[in-house]
Amino acid sequence: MHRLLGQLTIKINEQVYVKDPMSSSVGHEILRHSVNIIAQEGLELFTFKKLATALGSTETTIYRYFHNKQQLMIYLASWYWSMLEWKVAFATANIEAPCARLDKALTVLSAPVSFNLQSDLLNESKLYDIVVNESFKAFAVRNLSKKERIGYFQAYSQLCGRIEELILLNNKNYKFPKALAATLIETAHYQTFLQTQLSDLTDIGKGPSLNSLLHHIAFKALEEKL
Amino acid sequence: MHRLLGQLTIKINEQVYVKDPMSSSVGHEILRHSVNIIAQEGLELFTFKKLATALGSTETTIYRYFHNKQQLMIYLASWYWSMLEWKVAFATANIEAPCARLDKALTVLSAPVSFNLQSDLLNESKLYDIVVNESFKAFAVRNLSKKERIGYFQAYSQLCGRIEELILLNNKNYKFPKALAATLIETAHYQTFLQTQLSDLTDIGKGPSLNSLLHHIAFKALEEKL
DNA sequence: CCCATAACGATAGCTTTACTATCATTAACA
DNA sequence: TGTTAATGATAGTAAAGCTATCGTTATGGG
Repeated sequence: MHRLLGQLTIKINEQVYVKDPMSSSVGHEILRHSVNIIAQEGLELFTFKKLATALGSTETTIYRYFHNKQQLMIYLASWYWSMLEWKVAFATANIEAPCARLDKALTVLSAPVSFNLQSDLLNESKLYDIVVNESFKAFAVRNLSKKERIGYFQAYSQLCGRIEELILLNNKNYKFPKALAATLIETAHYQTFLQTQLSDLTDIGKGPSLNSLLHHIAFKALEEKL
Repeated sequence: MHRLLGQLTIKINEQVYVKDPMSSSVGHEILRHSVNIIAQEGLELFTFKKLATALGSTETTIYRYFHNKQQLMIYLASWYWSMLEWKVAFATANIEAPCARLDKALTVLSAPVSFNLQSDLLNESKLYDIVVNESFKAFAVRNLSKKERIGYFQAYSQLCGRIEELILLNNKNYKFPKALAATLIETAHYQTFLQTQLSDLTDIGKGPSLNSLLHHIAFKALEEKL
């Protein structure tokens, strides 16, 4: 499985780049260094000039791949969501029982980095940090057209859709499948954010695990009325 | 009650401004116009220069009140969270039954604008839009000291704390009171965001109400084991 | 009525960021 | 060898973000 997944390349929606960074070695380097810099300094302090210097290249080259740093951040986030979707898919493959399937999916959401796929191209651990701490800053959707917005959120939507399916598999009459899916995904990330940034606002890390929280919310919500 | 609340002024943590905007009429105008501009154009396009022009004033004056636009945004968000806390407090006052108290609180979270307090100073409806759509962009916490961070999030923390209390009142042995509180608050806002920006990702607005979702998540989670 | 002080307005300027334009160089390859 | 695509190098513009300085106004105490 490790071998197989190592060859898997994630296809990112075309609206999230100017020129596909997967199509060249410079593109690969752009992604790799971006993750490092953003993980270290945050999205505000990250500039194309810094990235260019780290690359031994120039701003001009980077602008050939991405319109601006927000788009690059969205690319990274898209890549992350797609990867997460794959991890959910693989973790739930060949499992029959609906509750076991959902349970596995939630375990992936709770600690996505521990399920290793292709580790060479992008540092998944740093990418996870970025998405948890920085990605919402790029969700500055206000100035995007609806079309662009859909492009940007495609990967995220697909992950939501997959969780939604698992929810409906457990309770086909459930009234809030989409909302619960989004809540579980967001909670997984937000609670991680709180744990590191505002630890007084969460119980996670002081005994209860994130996984137990997600499991609890999901399965309590899905219980049929008695 | 309307009269009483009209006189209530919300005290904002000192770390969220340079000079208290509540202390002068120019300060009031700054807040009022900020809300209008941010609601209309978003936080990215909002600049102190624009604000100054709208005020018939200058950048210099605004810098005397706030270090930068992020701080101003945080001020507005703090104001919002404090207001929400008050609304929760008033909505649950003099109610005995724990479940009725929590229920009332969730109703406030679902539609905070419909509970009117002081409407003159800040346009609450616009402020709500801003917090839902823009505030997370100011949560660029990375470059803040822990001290500043605590200042910024004080109002938010207090609201979380109040919800947490209501949760424990319903089930004193509950394992995730903080996490559930944060989840309910975030879900209330995130689902509103989805409803307007990415409506395919939520059920809210297509039958089920936000209030019913929050109610469902909370009370299912709080059910004692059978 | 005058003076001290605080608040505000006006102007200028600096630095950095974000982005564009233009042209030179290299590598691949037919 | 000549063409093309990708990249590098250099330069420059516009705006944002922020600071400094100084003049003006208003206010209230003496």
